[in-house]
Amino acid sequence: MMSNNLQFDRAIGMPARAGEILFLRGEPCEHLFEVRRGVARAVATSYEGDRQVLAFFFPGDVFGLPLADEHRFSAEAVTDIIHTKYSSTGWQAQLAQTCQQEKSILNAVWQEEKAFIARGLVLGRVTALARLSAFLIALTHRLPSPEGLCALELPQTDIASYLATSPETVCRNLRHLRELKVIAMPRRDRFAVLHPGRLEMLAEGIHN
Amino acid sequence: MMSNNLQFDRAIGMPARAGEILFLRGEPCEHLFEVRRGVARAVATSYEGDRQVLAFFFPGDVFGLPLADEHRFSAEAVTDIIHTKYSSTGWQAQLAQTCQQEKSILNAVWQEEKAFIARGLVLGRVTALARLSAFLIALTHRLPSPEGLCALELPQTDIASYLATSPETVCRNLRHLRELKVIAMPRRDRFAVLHPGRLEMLAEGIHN
DNA sequence: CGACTATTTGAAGGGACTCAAGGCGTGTGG
DNA sequence: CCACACGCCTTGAGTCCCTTCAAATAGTCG
Repeated sequence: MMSNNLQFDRAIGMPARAGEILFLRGEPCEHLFEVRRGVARAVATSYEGDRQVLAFFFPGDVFGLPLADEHRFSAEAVTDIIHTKYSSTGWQAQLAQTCQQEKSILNAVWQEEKAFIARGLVLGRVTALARLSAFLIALTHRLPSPEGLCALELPQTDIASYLATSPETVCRNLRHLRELKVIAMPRRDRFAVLHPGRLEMLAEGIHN
Repeated sequence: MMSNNLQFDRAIGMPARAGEILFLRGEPCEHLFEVRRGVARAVATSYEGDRQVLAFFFPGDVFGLPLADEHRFSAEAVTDIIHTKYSSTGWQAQLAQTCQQEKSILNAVWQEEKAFIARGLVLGRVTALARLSAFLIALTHRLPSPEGLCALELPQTDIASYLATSPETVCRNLRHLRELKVIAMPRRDRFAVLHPGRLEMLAEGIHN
């Protein structure tokens, strides 16, 4: 389920360090990327230098699809990552051959689009607590949670940038969720959802 | 430039009344839609009934692409519209034949994805005034503006739902922009940008 | 160990949501 | 033609959340 069956299984995993730039907005679409390990982010930067994190990409996610000639957002490694680069021309050739029988290619396109739709849905919530709750729920649906513990290997500054809020508010609301016993964070980079139903209600803006 | 060259030029324009549902989330992707006249919207509804407008589609826009088996959002007419329906199977067949030579199909995919990215970028702004300003700028870039007058045929409730704010705030900020002489609204459903540079600064959160 | 970054906490101020009510426009029926 | 109803836009007042600024602490890397 994590795999997208792009039939590039022999491709080599390449490492990148945390913070490393994978591609910049405006560069030609020559490769598409699949995350093997770690987390990557799509970033948009305004002329004034304000940064927004548009999406996070986790293991199995494919991004940088050559839908246009140029990449429309920049991509960077959040953590140290292992990723795979595929030639866009090869991708297009395969697209032509298999898109009728196989749904996997269209699925890759859909997965990328879904990531951006998801951010809009999260940002549409009224309060920062609702946005954070919705984000944590999305994480639990996307990431494996061995023993109920989900990885949160994202700097709070990135989470804040993704949720269109300030790092202070992210920190305060995480503490608030811990105090409500809705989540637990045994370590800084791990969290467990203790009360899923309550978390969903908070995501809907219902304070109970 | 408005046209996407999908080679369905003989397709018939069909009318729909304002508010009419074009398709619902979860329905199978059997058709894709092109707006000929008027405005359509992509809508997501939560279980509690909260509605979010995810995107607006203007003449020339194609949406409802069969990236997955089911539509992932609902679509409705905002105004009375003229639209065209294309068979998804035909779309996929054409995709297989032409995606290597022609970029138009991938472009249609990109245009839809761009609409969702755009909403995220707008919602990432800090204040409601910045979000509204960014939205108006996007409208001027997307819509024709004969004599500098751009159509604003959207109910303020829809604009509010798109910008994740309240109708009252939309109204107040429109008035604020008029008082600043940054925009003019000779009619309720028309606006002209009097001071583009100032509007862009407001969109960036710079109050001058 | 020291420099740097990320996280945490506090205080103050402002913006936006909510509730409420009034005005405007349109369409319908008497 | 007018009265009325309905929906949408507009405006006001109060409350609360969040941003911002500031500072202290914790964590990380050399």
